[in-house]
Amino acid sequence: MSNLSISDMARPAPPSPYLEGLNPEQREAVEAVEGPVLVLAGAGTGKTRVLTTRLAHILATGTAQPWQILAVTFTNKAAREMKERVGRIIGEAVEGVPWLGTFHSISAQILRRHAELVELKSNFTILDTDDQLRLLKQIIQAENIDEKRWTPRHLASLIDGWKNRGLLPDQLGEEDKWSFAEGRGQGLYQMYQDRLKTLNCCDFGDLLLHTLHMFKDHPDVLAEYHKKFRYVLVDEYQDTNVSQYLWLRLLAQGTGNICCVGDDDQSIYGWRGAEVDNILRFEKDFPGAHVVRLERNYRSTEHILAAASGLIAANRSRLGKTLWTEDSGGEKVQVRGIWDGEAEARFVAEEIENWSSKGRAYSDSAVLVRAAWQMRAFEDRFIMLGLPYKVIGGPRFFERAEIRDAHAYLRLVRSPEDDLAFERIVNTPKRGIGDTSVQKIAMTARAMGVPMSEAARVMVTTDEIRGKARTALQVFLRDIDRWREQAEHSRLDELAEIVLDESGYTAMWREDKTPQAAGRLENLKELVRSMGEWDTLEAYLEHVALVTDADRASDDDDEVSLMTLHGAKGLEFPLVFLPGWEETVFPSQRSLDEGGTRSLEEERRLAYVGITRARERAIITFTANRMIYGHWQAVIPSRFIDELPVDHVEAKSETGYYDGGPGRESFTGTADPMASSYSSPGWKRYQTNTQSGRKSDPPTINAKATLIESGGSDKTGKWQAGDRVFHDKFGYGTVKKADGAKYTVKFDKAGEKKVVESFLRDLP
DNA sequence: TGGGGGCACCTTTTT
DNA sequence: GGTGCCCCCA
Repeated sequence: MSNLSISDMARPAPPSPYLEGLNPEQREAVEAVEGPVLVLAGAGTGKTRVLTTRLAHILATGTAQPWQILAVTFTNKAAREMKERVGRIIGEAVEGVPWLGTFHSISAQILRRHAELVELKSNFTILDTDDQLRLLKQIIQAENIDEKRWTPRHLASLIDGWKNRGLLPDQLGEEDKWSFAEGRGQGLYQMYQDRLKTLNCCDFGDLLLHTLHMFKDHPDVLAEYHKKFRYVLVDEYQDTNVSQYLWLRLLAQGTGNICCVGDDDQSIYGWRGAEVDNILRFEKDFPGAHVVRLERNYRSTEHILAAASGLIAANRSRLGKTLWTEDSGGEKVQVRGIWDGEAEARFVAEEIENWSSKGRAYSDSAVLVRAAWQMRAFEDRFIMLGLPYKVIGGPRFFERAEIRDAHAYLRLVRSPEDDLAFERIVNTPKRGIGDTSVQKIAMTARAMGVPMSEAARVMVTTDEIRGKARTALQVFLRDIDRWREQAEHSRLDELAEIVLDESGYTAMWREDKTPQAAGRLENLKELVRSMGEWDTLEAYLEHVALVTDADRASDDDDEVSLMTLHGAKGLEFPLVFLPGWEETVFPSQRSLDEGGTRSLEEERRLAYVGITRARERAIITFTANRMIYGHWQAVIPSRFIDELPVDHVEAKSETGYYDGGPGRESFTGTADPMASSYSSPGWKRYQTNTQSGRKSDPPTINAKATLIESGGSDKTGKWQAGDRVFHDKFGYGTVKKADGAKYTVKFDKAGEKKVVESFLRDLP
């Protein structure tokens, strides 16, 4: 890569048409190119636009060349979006920005060039969480530690935490050293790191940690990058952890031209090591920093913005911004108290149907929940109604067992020393090579200091493994060799297909008669298809290691989006539902138990992120009864509801919390949830009923049925057998028997033969 | 070696 | 409630 001469740098800036339409603050954020800059960009203030325009501006004015800019994002999606938008602004002239990517992908790029400096080979493998856990489990077992008391998962999260803070095993503080298995945490961490080196592997945390320490230990290499990166841009700065912060600081030391964009009010990844402090301290860390506040919101109505602002004002550790909009008026934020989770799902679905019947698109609406388990009730309801929806950020494609198995086969074909891959698939499908045999292979491999596949090769010639296992192992090794040869002259997707077929892996799922098997086969097909886009196995595996499939979601379909609040960051919808605003659910009790006030503030930021996703309409709901882990619990409204500014909220409750008893009286204004709940007769009644483990019936019967299609002859009068009806609670059904005002109806709901004996008709 | 039953667990998760 | 994991038994 060539360097830029001084004369290039001094070239005067040509006029920039792309600056048109920016407001004064946005423009300032774009044009303040030199020195440290912090852009505090509130929700909906055009953050992405500023970021991309800034990058384009630097390029278009000739201030720097594409390869001299380091632009870091957190997600691949954000990186891709930025690339596209920059390309659109400055046209085809620029062949992309090579150092635009996520912290992890850029670190991986850098690390592969200097792998030997951290005792790795440049073709190191990036481990996923699954591999990581299995490795830790092995280490814990080998150390004879009670793995029930000290779980691999626990150790993994500790190690993750240390890596997030940029700490190597020998840098742990006293407290950390003692935090696992009576002071063995440090030793285990060291063993894990050693093992990774032997296996030529990195976990996610290592990508940053190794790069960071490589820079620290090799100033000459760092200097090289100082020369290379003239401008540093960082997105979502509020979500950086210590290790990323140090990484950035080191790189920015060169020119001092670092621009961080973020919003302290939207920092929601504290539990992953993100430090809001990084953004709160920016001006101290980068003396002379220029701070630009983007406060004009282009997304939401006045009421929505005011409700969100009022809520977030309850947080103490924040820099403080005053968002405003010219979009005055609009609807107030709605708050609804509902009997239980089922009714809540019914309510939301009904609102969406109303919305749709006014000619609005399903894809304009989203349901944002605190935790993934809350999605089920909505999915059930949507499926029953045939309402189109998609779950965003659900079970991940690349984390599915069948995809990992397939990857393990390919990894082993690529590198015989990949023990983790070997262990994973040596007996998948079942070949009769059981745990005992695998243990033997592992022990021999350790003793000989060679990879397991090597050890296995030796062992099939000796008597250590006998009978069926031995033959199976021989066949397996021969297969691997054959595929490795095959890999030389096959396209990637062909190779994958051959390996999956010949290994019997596809057959294994074809013979599996469980309902999930079909989906797994489908996924494998999809995998083979997607591999057609890649030239080398290396490139493909790197891609899947660093990319999650959040980017795979298509947004063309007209579907309601269902996702967690975390998943909703950066998105916006005209209509947003925020269900489950109850103490213990949101704010999450667990989060509060662990992190106290800090966590409460983060939960509040999550609420803030939720409300600010809405453009036109935000609807918050809470229930009186919530099924949690199979138990009914009486719950009280979230404290966040009471923190919403009264003037911007319109509230109604049918649960009796606020109005003192069952009924439908509405309430307005705020109330102390504890006082009003506990003193309310309604509350007491529900609580008693709930304690027995079963909730009582709703205070009002909210279910009714309507005729939707006449199967009988009489279309206007009474229902006939064969008529199709829609019932508020049970969905679609068919009338089986009609006898005066009594009807027997069978409902369609899959797997259920629910019969409601009689109910009143409600015909239009 | 592998399948079935009992049992503990249960947030969020851009990489 | 439901899933994944472990242990025990055939």
